[in-house]
Amino acid sequence: MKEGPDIAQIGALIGDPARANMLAALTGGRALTATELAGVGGITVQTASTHLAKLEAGGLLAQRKQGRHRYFTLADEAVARLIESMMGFAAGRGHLRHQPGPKEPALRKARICYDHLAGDYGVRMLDSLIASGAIEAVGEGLALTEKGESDLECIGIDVSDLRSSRRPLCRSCLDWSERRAHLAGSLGKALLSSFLDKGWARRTAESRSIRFSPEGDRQFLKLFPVDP
Amino acid sequence: MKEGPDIAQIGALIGDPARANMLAALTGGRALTATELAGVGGITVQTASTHLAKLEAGGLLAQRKQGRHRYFTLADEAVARLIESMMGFAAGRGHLRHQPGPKEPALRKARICYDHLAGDYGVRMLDSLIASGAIEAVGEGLALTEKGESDLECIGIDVSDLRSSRRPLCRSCLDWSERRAHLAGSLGKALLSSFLDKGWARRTAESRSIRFSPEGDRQFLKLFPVDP
DNA sequence: TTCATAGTTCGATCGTAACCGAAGCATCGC
DNA sequence: GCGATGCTTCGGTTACGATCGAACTATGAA
Repeated sequence: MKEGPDIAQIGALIGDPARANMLAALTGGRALTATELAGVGGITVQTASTHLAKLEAGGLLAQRKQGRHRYFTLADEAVARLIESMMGFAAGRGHLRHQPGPKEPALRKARICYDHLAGDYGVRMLDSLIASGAIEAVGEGLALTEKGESDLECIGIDVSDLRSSRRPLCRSCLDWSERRAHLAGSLGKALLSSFLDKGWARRTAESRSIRFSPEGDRQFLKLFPVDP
Repeated sequence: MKEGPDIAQIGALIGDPARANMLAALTGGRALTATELAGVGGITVQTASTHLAKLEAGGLLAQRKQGRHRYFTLADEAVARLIESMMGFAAGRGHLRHQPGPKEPALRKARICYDHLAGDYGVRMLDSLIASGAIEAVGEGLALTEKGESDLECIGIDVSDLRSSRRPLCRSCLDWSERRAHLAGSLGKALLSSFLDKGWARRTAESRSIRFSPEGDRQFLKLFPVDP
């Protein structure tokens, strides 16, 4: 008894529905204000404030003051991975929300996961990259091949630039909706950024979902085909 | 709001100290009775019973009746991974227990993580396997090389037998005490089993720690050297 | 300065869940 | 059959924490 680190603390932090909703919303990657987070939690600002203070004290959240606003983000990528992995686990056990709601299908199709693409499109992209030989799946990990490096340079991704960062280039991240892996890491981030830059897709206002334009949709599906 | 799977439920399940202690104890891999779990949780059997019922309803635990005993185990390896990953996260944030206690050093040296070796010795073993070229680290994943396969056959591990199982051969598992990876998967399990079979080490009664005999210690350190 | 907006702190209320004693089943050994 | 052990269910108590109204601080706009 009393062995090891205290998982009860962080479990309790995530265990409150209001806090869980806020954390899930912040998995969208963008910084949100206390008032916005109160909205997603379905509570008043006062209550949200105490929740946010607790989450920050627990090391899950970081805070940035800007004028009279306070922007909250997840403390780092480790928190995002923890949340997504818990989502994957929960989805596997059938711990789903009671009302699927109208936004569900859009979320399942394409959504943002911290800073990269997830959902059906995210899984398709990784599948296609593996099928074309751009990425190799070794064990549980992912590795970019030489072919992949040149392929990506063609569509405007500066791989050598990405390599210079300390962050791993390829990471696989388990998708809660698809129950399959999609591409995370700095490469995953760069790819999503390029889609947004090219105007193929854009982030929606209050949700984690990503909306592809008709043209962007065509380009994406052409660039990442699924073999028959 | 109301997006995705419900992480609050499992967060709340893990969020209670008594339940967290029971789950951590069960990460030791062996099945425990309700009374034993009440002990590790520091609560009476009645209370433990309700906790265990909740954990089982939540899909975290499985139960097996045997005579008048009820043996509880983690539902599957996914639960074990979730718990260990939360431990790693918690350790990284400094969410440590208040009293380190006398058993801490033993736990840090060598302990069981579901069914494989973790702690200092677990990390050393993987490091050594990689240094000798038996295992390759590719991206985040691990892959057994041909050399590794023959090396392992020499010490009595039937790799082809392990391959026939559906479970992945090599997995990397993040260690909460060392903050580095150790070897999981069916190969990790087989290696630990062989140590126990050879009498190099044995599991302790009430703890997750593993005790090496003086002779076993020498053999282990010889078999898995760290290069200078 | 004054007003408005964003956020925190205080105080009090309220619900829920953890907890244990006691009673109730089930299984084993005899 | 009997008592002993392992565990669950019931009932009632208690304590903690989530919640919000109201008051307070800070920044920005006019």
